[in-house]
Amino acid sequence: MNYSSPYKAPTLTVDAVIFQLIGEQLHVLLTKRSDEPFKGDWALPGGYCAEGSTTLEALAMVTKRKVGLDLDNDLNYLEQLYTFDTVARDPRGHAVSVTYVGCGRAIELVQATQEVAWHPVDTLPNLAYDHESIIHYARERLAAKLTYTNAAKGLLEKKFTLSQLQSTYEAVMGRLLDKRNFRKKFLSLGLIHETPDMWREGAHRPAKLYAFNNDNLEALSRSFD
Amino acid sequence: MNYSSPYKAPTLTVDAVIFQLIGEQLHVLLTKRSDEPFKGDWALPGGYCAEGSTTLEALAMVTKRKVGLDLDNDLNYLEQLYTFDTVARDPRGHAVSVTYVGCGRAIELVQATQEVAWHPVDTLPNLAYDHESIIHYARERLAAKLTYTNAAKGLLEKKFTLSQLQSTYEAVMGRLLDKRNFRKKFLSLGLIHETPDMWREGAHRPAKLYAFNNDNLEALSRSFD
DNA sequence: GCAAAAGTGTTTGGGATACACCCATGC
DNA sequence: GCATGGGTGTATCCCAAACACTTTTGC
Repeated sequence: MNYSSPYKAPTLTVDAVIFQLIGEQLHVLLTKRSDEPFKGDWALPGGYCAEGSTTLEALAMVTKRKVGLDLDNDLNYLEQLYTFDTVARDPRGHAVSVTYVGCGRAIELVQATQEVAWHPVDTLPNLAYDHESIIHYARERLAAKLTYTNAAKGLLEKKFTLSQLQSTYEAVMGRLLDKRNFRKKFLSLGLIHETPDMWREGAHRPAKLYAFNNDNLEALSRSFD
Repeated sequence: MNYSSPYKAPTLTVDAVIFQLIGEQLHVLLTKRSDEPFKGDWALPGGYCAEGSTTLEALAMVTKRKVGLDLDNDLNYLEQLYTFDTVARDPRGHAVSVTYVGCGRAIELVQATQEVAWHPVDTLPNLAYDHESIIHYARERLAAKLTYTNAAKGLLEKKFTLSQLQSTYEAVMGRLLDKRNFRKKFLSLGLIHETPDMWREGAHRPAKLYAFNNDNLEALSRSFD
């Protein structure tokens, strides 16, 4: 160790990529920066992590205060994504950001102190810092998770139709899936079960409602459609 | 942001889980701690990351000095693993560690300033901090990588026999594989090609030597034996 | 009756699995 | 000639992929 010069740590920050579905499109939660740098640009919700707080604790505090998001109650899934640490990513000085990816459904943001909005991930505005690449990375991670876990429950209501489930997969993966194969495959996995309830809406046949068997994140072996 | 109280960042550290094969066993590089805390225990090579260095740059400096490992030249593969940040993991105070996992072959450590040794991952000594769980996590990551990338080249010589390749997979995954299926599968993937050379050793038939087609990390779609 | 989404089966090809014997060499 | 590890083929099963029509409802 280098005992000779006084040690100074980089600034430690946390940022969250929070996804939810609006309609059939995947959206990500952004806030508008009210200060320099990148004043007026959209950015991921995030902030500082001070000594004594874990990154997750810091993130919970910061999202609560700034964007009115309650990590524990509003999200169905949250995990650490990656740590971004290039020296130049923040023009004010070296800041290392530990990022998280999570998702929820019908999230209501209360008492945000910053301007916030949900943006479709396929048409993002100009973003501050390296946040655009962080979002792309997060979306890839989520898409990968869908293929080998029951993470889709994080984006859906408790009960859902198979069509809604399929369109969730399509929204995250960004491509269309075959209806018959999807249903056959998913039912054979044994992750979900029928409920007695039906979904009635519009001038067409009602749909059976299903629910996930397990509330926790469950890992399978591999592969999807 | 909280402008009112002076911000103090946690200490930022970096740690590396470096694997290589010795014989047919997977080994991990450890150093013996010469100071408190955990004096006398084995630990992952690591150290501080100061403002102005990326975690990777800091790791390169620290491994070079302490254990004589040259990240750029001694390793065939290195990637960020996870960031560990529980407040209690270091008894001296809050230290957040960005960890990396990598591997190489026949690594020669030169001019280490600390006591270093390669330990079989299946029989680890008592480890400092949370390093035992970090190693387990790293091994799982590496095993996963083997199933969908050509990461095995990181652990092998440039030229290798199919038996050596198979025993590499077995060492990392911790289970035995079927010889005929393994060879059939691997050759059909098109990741490797025959060389004109043969491996001669001992009182038995010589083996063809193969090499990977691509020097870079290459991702496949899925699944393995 | 018509528009709109729900629901349903079969065929085909390829990869995963399981399994046992001959080959080339050094001594 | 024997011990040692290298090298090879086939049968089976399951899963992925491709593909189109009938059912139920509201209006």
